[in-house]
Amino acid sequence: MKISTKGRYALRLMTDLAIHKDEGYISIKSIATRQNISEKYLEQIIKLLAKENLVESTRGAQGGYKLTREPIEYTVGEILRVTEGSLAPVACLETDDNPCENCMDCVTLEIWQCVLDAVNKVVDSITLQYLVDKQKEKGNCGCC
Amino acid sequence: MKISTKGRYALRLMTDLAIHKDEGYISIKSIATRQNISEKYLEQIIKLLAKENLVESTRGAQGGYKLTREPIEYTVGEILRVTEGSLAPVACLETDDNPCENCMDCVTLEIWQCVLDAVNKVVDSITLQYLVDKQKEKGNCGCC
DNA sequence: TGAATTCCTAGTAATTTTGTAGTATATTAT
DNA sequence: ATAATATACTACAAAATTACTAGGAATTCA
Repeated sequence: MKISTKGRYALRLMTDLAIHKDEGYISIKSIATRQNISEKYLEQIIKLLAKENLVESTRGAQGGYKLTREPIEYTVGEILRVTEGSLAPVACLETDDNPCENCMDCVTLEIWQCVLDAVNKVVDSITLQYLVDKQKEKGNCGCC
Repeated sequence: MKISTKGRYALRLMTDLAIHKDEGYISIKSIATRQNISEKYLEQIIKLLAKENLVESTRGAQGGYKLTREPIEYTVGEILRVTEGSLAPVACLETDDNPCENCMDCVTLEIWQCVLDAVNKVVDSITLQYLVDKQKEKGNCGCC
């Protein structure tokens, strides 16, 4: 039941962009340096966020990325779902189409649905702005 | 954020033992056949449950496993934690000792703690007896 | 034009998950 | 006693996923 580095890096990445939101476009390189994360790996993660329009970009010199909305308009859940794929504990709950026709009527699916709902409820109640505010007080260890 | 087959198999395994709880010791072989799961893999999973005294065993002919308590006395959470290790979304929340001394004061740890609490609350509220009852009505697809 | 930067595709190393295989040990029925 | 049936234990291996790495094309700005 682990969150992968993708999701965790995405949170740090988005928080970093939020903190520097008034400095125009921010390059991957500068984020990678500040957050001590591989540039190339960050590039792949931010691509996922860009595809879903959570961030926008321009190329070339002075190019980079920036948020498309205000930090308070993002939830942690949204960021995690874009990068992790889904927070569902089983594949059957992943998308619209269920791979197994029986499991609609399955005992355990019901449990996993409750788990998913509970997780979503938590992460959807926390905004990116909250992360920014807390980060300024507390910092971020980088390991979780 | 997936539950592994270990956890899912463990739930089916325990439900199977609960359903056959009045038939003495149940062999891995018969469970494996009914549940269509590898015998040798089940053996490893049930070993985890035995180590924590969720089931007991005897060897030899007519041997096998049985529950140590009544089905209503087990929670799904307990079974999952024994087999999955922990339901924590990050390693920092895993055990007693935190690998990183900074993360006690870290923004995101707070989020992961809330997620963990929410997940535990759900799975700890469901008993094995509930699974048995529902299974008799609904069945189990085996895929989730 | 040249430096900086994203965009895109592919490959690869490391880790975790999901099993298999084989043998030793214990128990029961005959 | 012996044969059959099971668990107990250890080690190995295949498959899948995660976590990067590499290189070059396209774009933008000074």
